[in-house]
Amino acid sequence: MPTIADVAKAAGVSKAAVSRVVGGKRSTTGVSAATQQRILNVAQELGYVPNPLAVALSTGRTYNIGLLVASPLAFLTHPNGALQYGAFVQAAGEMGYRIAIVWPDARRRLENRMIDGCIVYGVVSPALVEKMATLARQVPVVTTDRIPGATQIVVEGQADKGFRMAAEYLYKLGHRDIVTVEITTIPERQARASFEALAKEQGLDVRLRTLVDHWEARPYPSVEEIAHLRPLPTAIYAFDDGYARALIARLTREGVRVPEDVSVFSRETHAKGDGIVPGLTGVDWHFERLSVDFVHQLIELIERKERTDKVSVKPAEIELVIQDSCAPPRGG
Amino acid sequence: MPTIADVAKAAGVSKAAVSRVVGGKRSTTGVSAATQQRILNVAQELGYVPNPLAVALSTGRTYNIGLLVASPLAFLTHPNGALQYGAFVQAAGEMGYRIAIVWPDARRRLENRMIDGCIVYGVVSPALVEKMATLARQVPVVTTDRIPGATQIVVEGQADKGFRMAAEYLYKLGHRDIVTVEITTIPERQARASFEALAKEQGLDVRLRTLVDHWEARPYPSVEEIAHLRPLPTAIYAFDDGYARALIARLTREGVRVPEDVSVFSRETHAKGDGIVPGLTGVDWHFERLSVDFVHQLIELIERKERTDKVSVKPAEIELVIQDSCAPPRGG
DNA sequence: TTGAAAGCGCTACCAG
DNA sequence: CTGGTAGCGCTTTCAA
Repeated sequence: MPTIADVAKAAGVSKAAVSRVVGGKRSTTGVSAATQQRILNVAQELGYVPNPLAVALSTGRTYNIGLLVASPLAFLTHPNGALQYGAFVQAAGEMGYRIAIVWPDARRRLENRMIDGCIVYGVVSPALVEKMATLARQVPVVTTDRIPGATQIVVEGQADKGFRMAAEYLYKLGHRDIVTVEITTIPERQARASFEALAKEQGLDVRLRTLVDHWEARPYPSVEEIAHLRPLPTAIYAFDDGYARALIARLTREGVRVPEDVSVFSRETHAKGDGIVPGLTGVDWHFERLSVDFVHQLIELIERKERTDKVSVKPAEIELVIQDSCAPPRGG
Repeated sequence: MPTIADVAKAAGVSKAAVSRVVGGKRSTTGVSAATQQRILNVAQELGYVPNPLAVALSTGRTYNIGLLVASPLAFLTHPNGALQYGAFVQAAGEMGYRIAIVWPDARRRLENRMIDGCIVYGVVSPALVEKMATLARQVPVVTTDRIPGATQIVVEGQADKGFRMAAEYLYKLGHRDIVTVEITTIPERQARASFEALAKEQGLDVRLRTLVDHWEARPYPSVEEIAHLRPLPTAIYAFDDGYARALIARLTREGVRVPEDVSVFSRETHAKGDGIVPGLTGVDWHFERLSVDFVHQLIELIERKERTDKVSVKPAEIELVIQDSCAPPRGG
């Protein structure tokens, strides 16, 4: 493992000169072309590679970024999460950064200076929020949630567009008795609000029922609840593909067919082309395109050494994916 | 950001003393209880946290380990891969290590000293093998594949146990006309060999046809091929759940029912309890338990500063998961 | 354009 | 048991 000193000696120059040339930084300022070439040759010959740790210690930059999610395992094994993560890794990789999941152990000390910044994805526990707030005092932290001192990423434009697409579609098919299964109890973030608003706008008389469940809660308690609902709604708005599948399977066991007897709509689908029957009708928000923005924003913050309260990113195009799981209601 | 010097000054001791106490290492050797307490208090008060970069530069250890896979995106978005990765992350996290996917760009320099070791999972390109061979000269590298200088992890016992379980099960149901879809062209690693061997042992007259496809090749060319096979086999041995699902969907469109008309067996299932119908019958190899071993072995190598050509790990218990996708052949 | 030298923050060796 | 100090490998003034 040759060090900078070895190269310097072999090239007959000082460590400073070598540092200026090999750093791969801005413009190799102030080194004559001749020396530069000589140094490069020697470095090449010796197989010299700068020690990133020393560089990091000296510059304060590591090119590592952290990713914090509440439950890494649930996140990664969930199809949406995996897709998301893949997008994070790729975006970071292409910008010359590595990305590492930081293990969400509120007790363990977070190794701050090992990362240049951190992405907090999704909602995490209060203990972790506090921890990240501490971290945010040292390095940039971006999040969609709210963390004191961190940069909040807000997606421009109306967040409920995808909800309205769903409502519009189901209403157009003729559904007037719908169960929405939500993943949050915050009214503004629920689809139900959009369903209600649209019904009012269109002067429709719609019966809405709402259940709340969690995306990582397989098996889902509310699936069982729905199986016992009488009368069944004519359509169910499920919060993701996994839930939709589980629900369809459960209903099938009950002798209820999808979409003949009841339609199932996926709030957040990635199922297009996965080949499973029935194909799910739903909305693809293309969140994975947003993750790229997350990474870019964070890196921007890191490289400009700035801090902002908020940055906004343009939403990805939201897409209505029409497959087989929805149909007009029976006798509708 | 207080440093060790600040703590030392505030506590009226030397940096050495502080280092001995806060390092969290072995036995805090050679510091009187009194000083120790005093130092701890001061450190606490000042909110001192050791700079991991400095520690790393000084000790040569980073507590980062790398994970290399041929195609991170395909890996992570594949259910099996995600599960695997989750297991890696968890195992590493619990041992106090972070794990980061290293971006498989053969051109870019691998930042060696940023990681204490590396896991190479699955088969990677020759260019990457060479790169990892170089890396292996500096830090431990473990792999199931063959990389010069790296430690090969071999799973004890017969690797074909899972294949034989499948063959046994399908033969017992009465299937004698089977298509195996393989993911490799290496005969010893194909299920077909085990199917043949078992047929011979049991004196059965079995018709075997074999197709080869790739796990990341969605949509799968061979699915289409099977859809046009005439006569259809009575059972199909699919190489994973995703393939099995895609196949079932395609057959359904053809009017072929599973398992009534044809049985589908999943070589590597994780589908137990995912709720999708039909439930897949197959073998769960519990590879995710093996990843834990990978991580442990690597960390062992790192911490003992050893190098070995090979280590062997005990296989996880292979499990036959019987659900709905297999039945006796029609009129069998 | 070049080099000497002072750090970056920590560990570990060696005296005392 | 304790403190001084020499590195770890690199970057970055500051002079020359």
